[in-house]
Amino acid sequence: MKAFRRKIISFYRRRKRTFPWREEITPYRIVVSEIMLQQTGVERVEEKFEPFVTKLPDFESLAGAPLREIMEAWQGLGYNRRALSLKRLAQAVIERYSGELPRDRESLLALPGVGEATAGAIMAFAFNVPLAFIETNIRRVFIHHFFTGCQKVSDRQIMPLVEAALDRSNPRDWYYALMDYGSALGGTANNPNRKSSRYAKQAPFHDSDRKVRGDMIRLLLGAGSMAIDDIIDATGHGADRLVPVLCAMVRDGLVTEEAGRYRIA
DNA sequence: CTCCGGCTCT
DNA sequence: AGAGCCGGAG
Repeated sequence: MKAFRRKIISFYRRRKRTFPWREEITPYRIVVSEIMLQQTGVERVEEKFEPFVTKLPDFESLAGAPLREIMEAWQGLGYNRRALSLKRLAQAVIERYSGELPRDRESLLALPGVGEATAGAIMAFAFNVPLAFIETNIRRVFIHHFFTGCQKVSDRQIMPLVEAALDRSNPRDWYYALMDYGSALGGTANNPNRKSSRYAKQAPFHDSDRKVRGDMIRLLLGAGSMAIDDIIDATGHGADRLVPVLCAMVRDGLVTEEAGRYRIA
């Protein structure tokens, strides 16, 4: 474990990455960056982050902003439900905690869009409090170093090692270092995460519901509100294809319907 | 065409 | 436990 830690630290000294959310650290900036980073690569988050927090600089402005405004700032990041989660998270922080992000794992987990990985990252990066957690970069590092030649490695197997390696006096820098190292491993031809039990081949994107939903968000952001037949004309999708997807988006709270017209909620 | 990513709901 | 959710890069 000592050699492992030395390896990570030495890599970090040479190759540490700088990001806007590492340069100026506030709980709000950490929350926004972590939600963005959940399913989006850092390159794209880097472009969107500053414009987003400039337009919506704190929990209060985010909680009060119309969803359409938040979605406009979110465009290009994908998985638009996260933008809605982020607004609901901000509302919860205002209502439950009078605008101050709570500093404990349980309260963070109770916020919309926050699971184990995000709660652990927020505790480390916003508050420098040590919790063991696993996300994709961390998973890569541990599989690469400890599970060479293994297949179907589960997070349950990895977690005790994360726990043992954790620098409890400075978890923020330790996790920066782990993630920078893991990210570098990801760039190599053989991604260690293919040896994770979570690895799965994904369905094609073309003609998926995911694509239709993305098209719909873009269309409605541009148009304001639209009747169903105009949506059918504009997208070229038939009603059979469109209506179930649109219903799901209404159910998710992304879209609302009023007098036969649909718009961003 | 294949690839990446954590949370939510079932 | 497993499926669904996005957009951009290779």
